[in-house]
Amino acid sequence: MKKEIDNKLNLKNIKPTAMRQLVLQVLTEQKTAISLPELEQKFEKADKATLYRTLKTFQEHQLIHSIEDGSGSLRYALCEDFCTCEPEHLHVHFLCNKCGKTYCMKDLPVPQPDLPNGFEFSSANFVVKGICSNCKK
Amino acid sequence: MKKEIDNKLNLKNIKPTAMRQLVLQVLTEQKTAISLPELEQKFEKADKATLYRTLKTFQEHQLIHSIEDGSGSLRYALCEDFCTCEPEHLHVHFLCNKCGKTYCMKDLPVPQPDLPNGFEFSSANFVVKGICSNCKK
DNA sequence: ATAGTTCGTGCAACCGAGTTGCAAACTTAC
DNA sequence: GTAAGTTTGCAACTCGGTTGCACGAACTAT
Repeated sequence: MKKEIDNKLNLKNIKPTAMRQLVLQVLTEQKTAISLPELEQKFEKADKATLYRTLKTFQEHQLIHSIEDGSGSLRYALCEDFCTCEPEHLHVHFLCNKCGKTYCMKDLPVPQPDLPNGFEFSSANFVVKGICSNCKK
Repeated sequence: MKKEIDNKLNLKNIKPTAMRQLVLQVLTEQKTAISLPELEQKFEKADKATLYRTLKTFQEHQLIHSIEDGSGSLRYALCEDFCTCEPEHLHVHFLCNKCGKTYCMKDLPVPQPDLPNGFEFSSANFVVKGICSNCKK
């Protein structure tokens, strides 16, 4: 729904351009996190730099979050509607060794480990690797 | 001590060449994990490819482990003497946002989260980011 | 010791992800 | 409509990682 897309953009104070609508559309349809190169392939005819800057804008406005899953490229996924990307909202990600997809485990919060004295927590990246339920079958 | 270096290599079934001794020496002196580009700089005159392959060899023989800390390059650190890099031996890593160093939190095991049905755990990468005790002072 | 094989090293080249500069196209405010 | 600001597209570049190839050292069997 085009309305919803624009809504989301407005909600996060992002000017809705054609490009941004398209990218957000794709992101919304994705069940797993997507990388810049993967996003590039979704459009037969879009510029890498533009997509790159679009993702950057989205991230700055906390519409999406990025995941370092060690696959060689950053992956991006939609944030929950009212996510502010605070440490408390961090969740675990899962990278399937077989299909290579990265899942957001939205129900699995990242535990905050007891750091040694003097170490200050500000954020975390927790990626679990293994076989996803889809590949397991 | 040259003896100890050779010992470690032998223990892991790695033929001790001059190059490997030097690299292991550097790795042993490091208190924090080191990346390939950083390692390159430690030697005024060594080939990237050779260092790359040396690290690869070390990793295959479980002398070192690699950490995806999201700094843009993989970092490497020595394993504990009898580490076999099993999930149970995984520990948390800490990336300082200020000095950029990556610490092995050897005493902080990576928790194994309750994955949804059908997802199979095989390994994990848990990087905490913040300010290290050294930069905090 | 010699010839043949394997293994390690160094150089060059390449790949792919990410990033930047710049100019053209488009928006917005006046 | 014009000026100022924003977004886009293209090209170029950086940098980490990786590979092919050839030379040389080390190891093996005769």
